[in-house]
Amino acid sequence: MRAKTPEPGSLLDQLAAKGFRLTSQRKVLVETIQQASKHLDAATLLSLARKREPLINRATVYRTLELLKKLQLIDELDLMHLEGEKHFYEIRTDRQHVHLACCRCGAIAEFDSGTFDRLKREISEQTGFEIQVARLEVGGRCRACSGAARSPPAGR
Amino acid sequence: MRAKTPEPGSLLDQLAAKGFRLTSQRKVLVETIQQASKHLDAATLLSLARKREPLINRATVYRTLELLKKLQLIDELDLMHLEGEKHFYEIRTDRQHVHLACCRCGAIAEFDSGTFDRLKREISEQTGFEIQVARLEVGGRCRACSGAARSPPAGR
DNA sequence: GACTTAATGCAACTGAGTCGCAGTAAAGGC
DNA sequence: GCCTTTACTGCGACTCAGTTGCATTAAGTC
Repeated sequence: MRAKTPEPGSLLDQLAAKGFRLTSQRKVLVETIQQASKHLDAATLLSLARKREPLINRATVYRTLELLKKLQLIDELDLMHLEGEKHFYEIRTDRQHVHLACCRCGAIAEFDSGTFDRLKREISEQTGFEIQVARLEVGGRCRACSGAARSPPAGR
Repeated sequence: MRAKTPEPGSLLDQLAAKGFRLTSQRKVLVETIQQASKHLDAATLLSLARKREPLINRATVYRTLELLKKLQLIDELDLMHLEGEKHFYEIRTDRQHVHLACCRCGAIAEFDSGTFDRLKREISEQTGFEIQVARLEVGGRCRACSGAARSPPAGR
């Protein structure tokens, strides 16, 4: 069984189609992002990727993220800077969603809404702005933490 | 003429009402933010503030911004990281707005829409999330740059 | 298999933001 | 107006995410 040709339409396939080399590092990084159960920051991505490709370098991670971002294959998130200034990444899907960051427990929820799409359409139509990325992040308290009003907090 | 008591309802007044000291540094910083014609980052705020209070320190700027942010008197923006990782600040107003960042010319436009408010209400109602800050940032091309398709770019 | 050059590893660097501590000056009481 | 308390500031060293220049390596092509 040969694993040379990536799945048609996959991120790796799209990279190859645009003439970028499919290095072992890029494969590992892309697959790690795809398999992640939550949003990864650069440092976490690096350490996860190193489990498969131990010699992979930090600079390569940043350069790969930069590339995927430029090609709009991934989205960069701040998640309201709840844990420092690092950025988080997720595979871009058709439907963009809102990120809800609870500043008490640190939970990140996602919210998908037609109103968000409508708002984006409204922006383009009314201002002539050609939208490439739209990032809506909300900070506050999730339902659980909102109920548990003044108990000891967990996040910063 | 005495300038001791700040305008009722002003940022300085709100600080004083909450028991925070009105130091000369805080006054200068708050006034500088209020008088700014555009969004300021910490370094720019510092250099502007130094024109009036030459010995003001960088740490004080960060601590003051932190305080104003915590009290929800200002909002922190990323402006899509068009010029590095720094943050920008603006006085919080009743009506929150969308920031449109042109990745070609670097222009920042603001967009005010009832749909944004509706979306926020929808989020709270459907998820039980108690919203404290909502930041919607859009990256792409402003009308002018969108028209001038492939001319030499200005920003990064 | 050899060639070309895109991509990587390395290591030093940048720049925003933080922190502990000693000194200073607001606010309140007299 | 002066004194006291302590919140706040300045300082300087530090942290940590992200960047860069350059020598080396390996993906894609012939």
